[in-house]
Parts: sequence; C-alpha cells; structure tokens
Amino acid sequence: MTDKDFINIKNISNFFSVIQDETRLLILFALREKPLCVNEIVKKINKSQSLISHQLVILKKNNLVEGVRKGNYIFYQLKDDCIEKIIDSTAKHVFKEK
Amino acid sequence: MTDKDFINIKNISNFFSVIQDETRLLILFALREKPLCVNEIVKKINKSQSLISHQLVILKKNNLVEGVRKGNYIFYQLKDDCIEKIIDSTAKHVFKEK
DNA sequence: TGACAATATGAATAATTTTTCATATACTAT
DNA sequence: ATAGTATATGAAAAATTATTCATATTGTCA
Repeated sequence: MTDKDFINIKNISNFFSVIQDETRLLILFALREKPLCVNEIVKKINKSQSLISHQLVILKKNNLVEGVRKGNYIFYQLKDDCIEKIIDSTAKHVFKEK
Repeated sequence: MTDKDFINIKNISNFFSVIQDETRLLILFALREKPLCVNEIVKKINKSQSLISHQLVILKKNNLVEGVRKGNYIFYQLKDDCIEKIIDSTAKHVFKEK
C-alpha cells in the first residue's frame, strides 16, 4: 500500500459515506429521471422538507447535484453521470451476491 | 422510481455503508496484494487487534472477504474482485472531481 | 495436559450522523 | 410594502456506528 493509497482512502471513504445514506440515495434516484424542485423531491420520497434540504446541501457540497433557481423554485439535477454508473455497477454487484 | 428501486436502495445503501468506513477500506486495500492473517493486518494498518477482528466480521458478513484457517492463523482474502473494480472506478471519479 | 499465541466476542464508551423542530431567508405577486 | 410560498439553516434530540477494554475461544506444541 503506497502513501498515495492512504491519502486516497480518506477521499474514497468520504465519497462512499455520502452515497451510503438512504435518504440521499433516494434523492439521487429521484433525480435520475429529470430535475426536480425541493418540494417535488419531498413529495416523491416522503420525508420532511428540512431533511431534504439538509441532505441536498451535502450532495451539493460533494458535487453530486446542483441547483438551478427558476423564480421561486430551485431545480436540482444530477451533476455528473459517473454517480449513476457507480451506483448501477454496485447495484449489479449487490444483486449478484444474493 | 419503481418499487424495485425502493427495495434495491436498502441493499445498495447497506453495501456502501460497509465500504464507507475508513478502517474497513484500509483492510480491503491491504488485502489487494495478498491474503494476510489478522496480525499482519493489525501491523499493516496500525489499529487494535480487537477493532480489526470486529471489522473483519462485518466484511465477512457482507461477503467482501473470507478467512481460511492455516493452523494457528486465519488468512483473510478478498472474496470477489468486483469490490476492487467498484473502489477503483470510484477512486477515479473522486479524483476527477479535484 | 498446560502454556502460549492468534483470533473472536460482548458490553461499555466515544464519536459521528441523521432527523426534527423552530425559525430565517429568498423570491414572487398583489 | 405585505402576504404567501419555497427553500435553507442552526441547534437539539435521536439514532447509529466505531472503538476500546476485558475476556473468551480456538488451535499448536512442548
């Protein structure tokens, strides 16, 4: 294991801990179809508005989603299809296990 | 989002929460080279024996590693190269972000 | 068998993370 | 400006997870 590995592990660990949370995963899944505003996400996944906002901050900070304001609403969208790929290939793996 | 998505999300979330922990990632990385016994892992990543054992249980339970006893020692090895691929592609992603 | 080394485990503690609650801010339209 | 809706935020509470500590178990070898 090289030094670089050690540095990397912190980043990798951080990334996985972001996408490990169920609520955040639900948000990411919800946004796969199309961008949604906060309240649409709230209704879709049935959690409190406050919670969704908090989690969106985390997703934003980690470059997984971005918000675009349109008047009163802020539409959130996936920022990068890499996440989709990672989640998909993981899903495949998870299923193979069963 | 389909019903199947909802079921999947629990599993995916669980999987990510397993590989999100720094200690567990360190173990996985340590095992990439070659199988190691518990004490070798302990020395390599410099955490308590008890902690390593606890984490190995979790990794085992989740099919990420398996242990093979050889006399007094139990050698742990990665069970599936899928994890390596997932971690690698994630690492790539994480780095692209910077 | 007994002593020893390796690994595992249960319970307690520490640390971190998720969720809620109350409230603030930002924008729109009248 | 005011009222109303959408979103954000800080602090507290609840829940979960990681780590330690003490000890148990398993296997080896004299």
